[in-house]
Amino acid sequence: MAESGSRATGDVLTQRLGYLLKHVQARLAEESARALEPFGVSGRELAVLAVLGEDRPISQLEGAGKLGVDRTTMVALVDRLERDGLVERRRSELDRRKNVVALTERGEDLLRRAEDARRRMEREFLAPLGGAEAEWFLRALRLLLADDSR
Amino acid sequence: MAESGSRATGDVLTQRLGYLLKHVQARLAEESARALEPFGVSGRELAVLAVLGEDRPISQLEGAGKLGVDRTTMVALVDRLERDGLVERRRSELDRRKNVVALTERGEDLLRRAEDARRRMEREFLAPLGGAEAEWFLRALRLLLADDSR
DNA sequence: GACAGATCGTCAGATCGACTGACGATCAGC
DNA sequence: GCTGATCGTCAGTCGATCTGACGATCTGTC
Repeated sequence: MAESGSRATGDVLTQRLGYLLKHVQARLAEESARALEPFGVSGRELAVLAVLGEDRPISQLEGAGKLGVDRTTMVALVDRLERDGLVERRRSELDRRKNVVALTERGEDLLRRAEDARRRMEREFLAPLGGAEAEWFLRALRLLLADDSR
Repeated sequence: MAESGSRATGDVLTQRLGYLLKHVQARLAEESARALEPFGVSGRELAVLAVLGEDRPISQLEGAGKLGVDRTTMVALVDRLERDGLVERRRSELDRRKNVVALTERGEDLLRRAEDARRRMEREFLAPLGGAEAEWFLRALRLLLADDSR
């Protein structure tokens, strides 16, 4: 791979926010895949588990809203997790249009263990920045996401 | 879109580097699309133009290497730009396996104007961070991309 | 109560980006 | 002049996303 060359001459690119974000994200995705591989879930799926594992049980649509994915995407995501016995769908008693999705015991367990691995991976990923700066970096990202003028 | 709800309860998510990067990138992509829409090129395509517009003419594969895209992806990218008369392929005289891709005058012109728009858009996008911090943010991204331990 | 309009989950289909594997043309080393 | 590698191309695949439609269900209004 001509990666070294890429960095040597790529000034035009490493000035670009789009390029940087995309490739940093791609690299993180690789690390994430490696770190989560023993658990048999992707980063996306782990995020779904994390959202569903919060305090109260929520519907598919609510989960989709939090995750920022389409409701049709959520169907496939929950399908996959249910097939692996990590979550359970049941019809809501209050509103029978809704599927309430809850973690199974296996799901809870996997969530805990995989989250540890993810946290370790992220810490290592941000290590080049140094501790305080890593925290700052996360805050900056949160800021960019929150304060969109729309 | 239930974005506000997403932020209110999404603590589990806004702690996640993967979630943050993905969604910040998505938001930037939207802004980028809007900013470049008058020019008829996508952010990807503008990046290709920028790489090809550097000092010396380069081959498709070399360009692909810099951009970090597959060589088969590069074919389609250059196809599109050539169809619009922004670049020209010609066989290299030194190595006739290679396509040397160069900007046309139209391509040069569009590159200049669209790059201005992109720079403005990025500055505005990073505005919530404040000037010095925005610069710091870019440096952090570059660092994460450069210092991968591999 | 019954009906109209909205909401939720589901599915089929389209799109888009990226990759794999193959191919012909060309180059480089022996 | 051969053999093996490289470059560009194309076809096919895969994953993630969205659109549009549908049935089931809820809510508000008369």
